Amino acid sequence: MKLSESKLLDALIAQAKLSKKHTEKQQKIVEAAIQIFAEKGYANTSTSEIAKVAGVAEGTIFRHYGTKDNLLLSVILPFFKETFPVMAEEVFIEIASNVESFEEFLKAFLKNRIAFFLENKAIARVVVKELIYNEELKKDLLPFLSENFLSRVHKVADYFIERGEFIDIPAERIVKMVITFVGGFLVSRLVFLPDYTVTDEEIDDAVRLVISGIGKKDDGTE
Amino acid sequence: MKLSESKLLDALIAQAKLSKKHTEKQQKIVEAAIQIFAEKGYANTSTSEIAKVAGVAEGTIFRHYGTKDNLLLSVILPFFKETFPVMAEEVFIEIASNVESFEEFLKAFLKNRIAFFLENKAIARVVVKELIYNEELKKDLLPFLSENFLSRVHKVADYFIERGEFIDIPAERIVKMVITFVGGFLVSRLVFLPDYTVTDEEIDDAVRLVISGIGKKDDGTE
Amino acid sequence: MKLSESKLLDALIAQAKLSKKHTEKQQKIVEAAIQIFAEKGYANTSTSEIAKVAGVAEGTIFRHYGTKDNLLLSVILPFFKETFPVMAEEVFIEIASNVESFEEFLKAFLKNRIAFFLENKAIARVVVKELIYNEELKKDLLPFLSENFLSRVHKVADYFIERGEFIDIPAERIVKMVITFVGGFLVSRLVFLPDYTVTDEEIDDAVRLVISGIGKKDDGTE
Amino acid sequence: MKLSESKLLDALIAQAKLSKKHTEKQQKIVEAAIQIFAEKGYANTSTSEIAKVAGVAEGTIFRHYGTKDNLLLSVILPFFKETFPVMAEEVFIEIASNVESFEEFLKAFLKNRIAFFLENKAIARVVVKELIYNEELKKDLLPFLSENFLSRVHKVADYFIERGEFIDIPAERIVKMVITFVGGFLVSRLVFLPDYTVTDEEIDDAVRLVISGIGKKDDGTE
DNA sequence: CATGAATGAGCTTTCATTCAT
DNA sequence: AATGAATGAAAGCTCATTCAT
Repeated sequence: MKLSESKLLDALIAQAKLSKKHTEKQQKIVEAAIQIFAEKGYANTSTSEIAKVAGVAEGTIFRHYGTKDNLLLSVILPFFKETFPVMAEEVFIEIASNVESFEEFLKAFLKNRIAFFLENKAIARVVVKELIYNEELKKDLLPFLSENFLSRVHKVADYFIERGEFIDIPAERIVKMVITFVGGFLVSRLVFLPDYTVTDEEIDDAVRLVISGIGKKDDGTE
Repeated sequence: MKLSESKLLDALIAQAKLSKKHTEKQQKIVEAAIQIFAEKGYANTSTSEIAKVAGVAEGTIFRHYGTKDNLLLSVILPFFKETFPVMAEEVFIEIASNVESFEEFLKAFLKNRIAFFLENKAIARVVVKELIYNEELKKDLLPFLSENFLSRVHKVADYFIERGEFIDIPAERIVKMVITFVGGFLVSRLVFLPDYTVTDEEIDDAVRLVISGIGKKDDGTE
Repeated sequence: MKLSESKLLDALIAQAKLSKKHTEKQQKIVEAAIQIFAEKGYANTSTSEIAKVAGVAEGTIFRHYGTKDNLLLSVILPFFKETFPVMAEEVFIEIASNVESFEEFLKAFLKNRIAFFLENKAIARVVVKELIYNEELKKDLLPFLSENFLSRVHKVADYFIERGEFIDIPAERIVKMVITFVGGFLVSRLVFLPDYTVTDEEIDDAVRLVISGIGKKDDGTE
Repeated sequence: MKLSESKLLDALIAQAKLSKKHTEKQQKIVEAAIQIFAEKGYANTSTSEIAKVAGVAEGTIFRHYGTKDNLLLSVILPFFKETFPVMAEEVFIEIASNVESFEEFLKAFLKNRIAFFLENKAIARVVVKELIYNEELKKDLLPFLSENFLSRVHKVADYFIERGEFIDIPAERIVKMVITFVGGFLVSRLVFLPDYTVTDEEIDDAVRLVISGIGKKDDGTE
C-alpha cells in the first residue's frame, strides 16, 4: 500500500489518535458544518456562518481545526471510518458466504449501505458533492476508495463467478457495470432527490435490474 | 407546456435571439470559462483568472456578461440548446421506429449522446458538476429536464411496453431504473473518470446489463 | 406617532440599544468618516481612504458597520439623537415660558442651536449635504423632522400668537417663513461658508429681521 | 477683475466661442444629463446611463465633452449665462428705478427669478446641489457669484439706503440678511420641496417679512 | 462624426485566519 | 479553552475614458 503520498490517509491516522477529546463546542461545530455544507456546499459556506449556527466564536473553529479545509476533512473522515469497516474483508466475505446467490448478496449489501447513507444523509451529501466538485479531495480519496472498496467487490465477484452465477464476460467489466449502477443509484437519490426515501421495493427493482435486466426472457421466466 | 415560470427557458429564448453577435474576445472568454469551470468548479474560479486565461481585461467579462452568474448561464445554455433538439419528440420517435427492439434503441441513443458528450466533454462536466453542486441552478434546470426529457423517455418506454418487450412491472419503475443507470453511467464517466474514453464495447456491456442483467439465465441463453 | 414605517427610527432605536460598545478603532473610524464625508461628500469618499485616515484595516470598517451606507447612518444618527432632545416638548415649552417675548425665545433658541451646530460643524455639514443630495435619506428624514420639529415650532408659535405678538396672518404661513429663514441661515453658514463663525451680533440681526417683520407694531418704534 | 485663475470663467469664455454648433445628439445628451443629474446627483450618475437615455453611444459623449466633469460644466454654464444677464448692472438699476420702493423692487426681482428657476427647475437643482456638494465647483463659482451678484445687490441697497428706506444698520449687514433669506427661500423650495410650486401669495409673505423687518417704521402701520 | 468594444484602476464587500485578552 | 476584534488579500463589479472601425 503505497499511499504515503496521500494527505488523506495521514490525516485520517493523525485524527484517529486525537479524536478522543470531543468538546461540546466541537460537537456543535461539526454538526453545524455538516448541515450547512450539505445545504450550500463547502465553497459557499463561510466559517462565520458555521460559527453562528454552532453558537461559538469564529476563533473557536480555528482553535480546534486550524483551517476550513481541515474542518471539511474532520467532517468527512469519520464518515469514511464508519463506511469502510462494513466493507472490511471479513465482513464482505461473511455476507457473501451467508447468502445463497449474488442477488441475495447485493440485496443485503445495498439495504445495509442505503440504510447507513439515509441515516447519515447530510454528511453523505457533503461527501458526494465534494468528491465530485473538489478535484483535490477527489485525487486523495479515489485511490483510497479503489484500494479499499474495489478490491473487495472484486473478491466477491470472483467468488460468485466461480460458482457460475454470471454470464460469461470478464469479471472486470461486470464489476464496472455493477458499481456504475449502484453508485448512480445512491448518488442520484442523495444529490438530485435529497428528500427521497428509498423503499425496499425500489431496492428489489434495482437488484432485479442488475441480475436479470428489464427485458422479458424467451422462456417466460423473468 | 406551461414553463412560463422557468427563468431558464426565458433566458434560453432571450439569448437565442441575441446570440448572433459574438466578439472574438467573447469567444475567448467563454472558452476560458468552460475550461476553468470544468477543472475547478464555478465557485472556485475567479473572474480575474478567467480574464487572464482568456487574455482580456477583467472588465471585458462584465461588459458582455454583466455578472459571473450570467457568464455561467451563457456557458451552459448553448449546451442545452444543442442537447435537447436531439431529444425532441420527433427524433426520439424516429429513432424508436427505426430500430427493432428497445435494446437497439438504447444502443443508438447512448452512442449518439455519449459521442456528443465526449465532443463537449469540458462543458458537459461544467453542467453536470453545477447541476449537482448549485442548488439554485438545480431548481431551475431539473423541472426543465423532467419536462423535456422524462416525458419522452416515457413515450418510448410505453411504445416498447406495448410491443411486449419488458417484464411485467409498472412503466414508472422501469423508466426510473433505466434513467438511474444511464445517468449514472454518463455522470460517473464525465465527473469521476474525466480522462476516460467510452468504447463501443462498454456501451454494449451497459445496454446488455439493462436489458438482460448480469445473471446467467436458466435456459442457457444469456 | 405612527412612524413605525420609518426605517430611520427603527435604526435609531436599534442602534441606541447596541451603541454602548465602542471599540477604540470604531471611534477612529467614525471620526475619520465624519471628517472626510464633510469635506468631500459621502459619494466621493472611498472606504479605503477612511480606513487609511483612521489607521485601521479596511476590513475593520465592514466588520463593525457592514456597509458603507450603514457607516453613514452611524455617523448621522447620533447627531439626531443629540439634536432632538433639546427640541423635546418640555424643553421647548420651558424656553418659551422663561422668556418675555417671541424675540427672546428665538434668540435663546437660535443661540443654543447655533452653538451646538458649530460645535459639531463637521457632522452637521455631513447631515445637511446628504439630506440635500441623498433622495433616500431625505425620504426617511424629512417626515421625521416635520413630525418632531415642525409640530413643536407650531406649539410655540400658537403660544405667542395667543399673546398677540404676531401680525394677523395664518400661523401656518408665519411658521413657514420663520423656518425658511432660520433654516437658510444655518444651512448657508454651514455649507456655503464653512469657515465662518457666527457672531452674537449677527444672531441679533437675524432675529430682528424675523421679529420686526412678523411682529405686530404697537407704536412707531420698531 | 482678476478672475484669471478661475477655470470656470475660462471655460465659460471658451465655450461661448464654440457653442454655436449644437448637434442634435449634443442636445439630447445635455437634456438627458440635466434630467438624471437633477434626479440622482452628478456623482451617482454614470455616463453609460446618460448615453442610454440620450440614445447615443457612450463614445459620443466623450467626443463632444471630453470628460464627465466637462459635461457638468456644459450643463451648468448656460444656466449661469441666462441667470446673470438679468442681473446685469443696467437691468438691476432699471428695475430699481421703475419701482417706488425696495419692497416693490424685491417683489419684482423675486417673481422674475422664481419664474426663471421654476421654468428651469431641473437644471437649477443640478446647479444648487453641485454648488453645495462639489467643493471644487464651489471654489470656482462662489467668487464669481459674489463678484457678479453681491456687488449689484449692494448697489441697489445703497440706492434705497440713500432714499432712507432702511433701518439704521450697516448696508453690509442688511445685504447679508436679505441674501440669506432670499437664498434660503429659493434653495429650500428647489431642493427640499422639489414638487412645490411657489405662489404669488407666498412671495408676498416673504417680501413682507424682509421689508417690514429691515424697513424703518414711520408710524404704527407696518 | 458616431460607434461601442475594450480597458484597468478603483470601488465595496467577503472571508479565512491570527492573536491579545 | 474560548473569545471576537482585527486583518488584508482577493473577490465581484462599476465606470470614465480610449480608440479602431
